[in-house]
Amino acid sequence: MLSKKCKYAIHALIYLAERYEQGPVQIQVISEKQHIPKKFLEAILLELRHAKILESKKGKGGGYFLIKKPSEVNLMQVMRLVDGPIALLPCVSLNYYEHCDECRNEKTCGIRDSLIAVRDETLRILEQSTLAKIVKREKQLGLK
Amino acid sequence: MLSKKCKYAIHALIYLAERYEQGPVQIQVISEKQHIPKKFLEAILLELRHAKILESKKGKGGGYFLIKKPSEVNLMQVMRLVDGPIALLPCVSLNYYEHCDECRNEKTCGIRDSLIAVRDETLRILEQSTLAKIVKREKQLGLK
DNA sequence: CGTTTAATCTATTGATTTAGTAGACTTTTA
DNA sequence: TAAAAGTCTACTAAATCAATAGATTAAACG
Repeated sequence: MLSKKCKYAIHALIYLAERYEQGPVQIQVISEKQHIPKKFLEAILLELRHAKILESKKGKGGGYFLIKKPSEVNLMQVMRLVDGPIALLPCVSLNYYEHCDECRNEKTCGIRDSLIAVRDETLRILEQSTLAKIVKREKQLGLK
Repeated sequence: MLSKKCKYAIHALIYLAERYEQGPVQIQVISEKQHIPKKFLEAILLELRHAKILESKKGKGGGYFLIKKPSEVNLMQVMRLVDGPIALLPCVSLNYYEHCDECRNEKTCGIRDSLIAVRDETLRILEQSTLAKIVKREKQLGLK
């Protein structure tokens, strides 16, 4: 399951994607609108800034804003950044690979194949899920 | 990521699937062969017994054994049993559904669609991954 | 230049979950 | 009736998660 932190990150990013190229939005505002504890959100936005997804401006009129296009930010990136590996086992992770104590020899471990398949399908879907698509979808759903 | 408990459960089940219909296997033996802490394994096997996947026999010559066919036990069942929900959000979980604070209205939440797709693909693959297939695969891999 | 605004950094805390352990108890078999 | 093996209750240490507090820095504005 996604951590709360990751859910907060995604919702904050969607909020900022809806306001793409409309100037900075204060942490305070995102916090209130999306019901995210302000101090917690600060840390999350900072992380997204370090990952070059967001940029910030200090002082009056300051706040956070997207520096990547909404079509260039997807859930795969965000989840990896905030929660770490997407794979179900460290030994099938692409970005966070670790040798796995349990399966003695990786070559003959019968469960890896399945979990590699799960990983690939998951990544495929999450990579396609860009902020642009999500915002578009929300607008469509909201109109009904 | 899967918990250690879940990995232990899967490896213990594979071990028992390889010895299907060959009589009970002692906890001690599984523990040693699969490098799983004995006391921890006890609790895991008990859970699998309560779920009617395993049965046990006490006293001399006792131990644990599969009561379902290896072709009828799959990773979806085991992961759900041991680790709970497979979905990435409670509000897209089939077996552990919970209302989600973050997405104010589920109807218009733009990330649910993607996560439902991830869930469905994941379940499809895990459901196909039966103990029988895993054991077969390990034998094939081991021969090379 | 100084005040206000808003992000940044450092540190700490409480709750929950994970992983594992200890030891007494029960059942079965020989 | 003794040994073997699973069962049950309770506890604990460590890690992770979620959140908070407070001091600091940078920008804007008059």
